[in-house]
Amino acid sequence: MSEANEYRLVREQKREALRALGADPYAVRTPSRRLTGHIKNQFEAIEREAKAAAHGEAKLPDCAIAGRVLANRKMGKAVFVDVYDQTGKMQVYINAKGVGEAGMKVYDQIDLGDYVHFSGDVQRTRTGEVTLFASGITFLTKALSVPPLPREFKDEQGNVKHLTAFTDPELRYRQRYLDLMVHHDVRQRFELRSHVVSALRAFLTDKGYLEVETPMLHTIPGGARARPFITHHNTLHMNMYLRIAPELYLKRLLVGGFEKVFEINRNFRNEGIDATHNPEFTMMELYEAYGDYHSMMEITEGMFRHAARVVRGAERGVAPASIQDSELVFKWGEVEIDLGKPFRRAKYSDLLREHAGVDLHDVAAVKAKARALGLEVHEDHYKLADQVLEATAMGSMIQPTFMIDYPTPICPLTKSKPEDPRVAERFELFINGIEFANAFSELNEPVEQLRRFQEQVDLGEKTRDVEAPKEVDHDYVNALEAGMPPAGGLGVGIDRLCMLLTNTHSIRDVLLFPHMKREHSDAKAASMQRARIAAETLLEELQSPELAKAEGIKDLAAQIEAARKKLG
RNA sequence: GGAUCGGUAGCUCAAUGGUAGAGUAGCGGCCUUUUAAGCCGUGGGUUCCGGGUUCGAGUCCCGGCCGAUCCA
Repeated sequence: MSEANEYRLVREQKREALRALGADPYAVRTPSRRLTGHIKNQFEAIEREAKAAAHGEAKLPDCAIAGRVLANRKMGKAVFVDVYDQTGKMQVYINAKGVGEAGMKVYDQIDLGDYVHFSGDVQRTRTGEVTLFASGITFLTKALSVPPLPREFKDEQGNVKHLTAFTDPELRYRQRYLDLMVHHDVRQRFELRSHVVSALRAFLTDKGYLEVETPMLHTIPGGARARPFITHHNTLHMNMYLRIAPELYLKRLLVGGFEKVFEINRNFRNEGIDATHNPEFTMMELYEAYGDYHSMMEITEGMFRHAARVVRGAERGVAPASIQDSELVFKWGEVEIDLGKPFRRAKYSDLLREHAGVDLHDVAAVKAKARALGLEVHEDHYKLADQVLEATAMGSMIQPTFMIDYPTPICPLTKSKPEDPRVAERFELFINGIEFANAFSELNEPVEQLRRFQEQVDLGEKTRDVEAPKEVDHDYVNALEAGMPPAGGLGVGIDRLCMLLTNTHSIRDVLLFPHMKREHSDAKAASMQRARIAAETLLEELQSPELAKAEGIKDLAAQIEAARKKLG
């Protein structure tokens, strides 16, 4: 991309021409300016007051704007450019009478994509567009590459049409800066995402929850079933793991005396990438002392409704509080999701009976059904039942549904129901068949928790399950020994919530920078590079003082050194 | 992991196995209220990468890279 092409050469020449004119192509300071949207609002207010909305009748003097030039219409000795800032577009009229011959020379060096500051009076043109008539021009920043433009125009009938540009999804993800620059709706979507996250924060803070930050680097990954990313701390000589969930740390805070806490941040799971999975994703987790899964259902519903109201308000340009519950219907692809009505609650075992026709605890029936569905049958009864449920019932959960009361064996961190130890007080929220939230009455019995942890580790070792925990977090058990109050806990997938609220169907559309594979023309070279880095890490580790004097280490290090050299 | 589709000029796309083109953007010229401005002229290519078949490959075959969608 960086090789000198015709476009780049032209721009480099203009950059030098600017220097020759005494203008800095990468200006350090920007003269004062205002947002175009604010200027337009003020101008329109003046018009209303003067009852003048035609060309030349109203004037807002001495304005200044700065932004990126994304259109340049030359009309002989006069010129119109469109300048974009955060609030949108403003047209600027430039001629020698306004900016002088020297100003026109600066104008001549402007390419699409450059940043420029303009000052002057704001008036309507003959065609009715609010326009800044430039009397001053200050060059701010040269763009050396061409923005992939344009994308929108009006035809003769005044219909807005789209000229497609920069449509390759791969490039849009890899070069999101261009996608955002070119596609206004994409930028809006991410503004909306930011509003959603702020709204969730405000919602929880208002309810007395304290936002906290717990470690992203864990020494024992826990709190979820997932393969972690492994990383290495050099001076501590130890492996660390990017967290797969903040759960166990947040509950330690309940032990410490915090009663309502939440955290919104990234989790990392070393798994495949698809339309609903990114290796790092944003999770909101909250814990409430003296709560249980019932209180978690209440807060989940309230939170979803609040976020929905904020989005709807933003869409309509009105205060969220003025939005009625009945207005909270969101189109999501083929379906319409009603976030205004109370969420349905359905028992796990009832759904299994209804859609698969089997009793949850009937081992033979579940196995038979699994076989009939063509699932891979294994001995883990409740896991199998879960797969049967997933294969049969998900399609029925289009509208928001709390699936409640899971079988205890698949809920290692959840309290069982007092009246039935086989059933755990857990729910997952499903919308359109996709999991949005997961919550439970938190298990706080240290002995039972230790037993379940150990069972998970043992089972994982036996079945060589890569997602199973490899190690018991004894410190967490220790924390429970100090006493954790009864509590409800909840996790909400923020990316998925944003997908629903912005009517998008790939997680990549709500992530600013979704992860993509690096492009390699040579797969072998890429593998060699990875192997070399691994060898270097291992070598460094073998040189640690703890190992340096151990028997055979020197030979081993020598062999690895030789291997590393072979790898280039 | 499997199936299908895709990768050609800055962008959007064409091109029966036969000189890689168009629109737009760029560059030059005309035009002082245009807005997809207009008119005239003109330059621009590692056809994702590597092999093969062929007199000749963007096109056919094999391998690879990257992505999209669906499935598991």
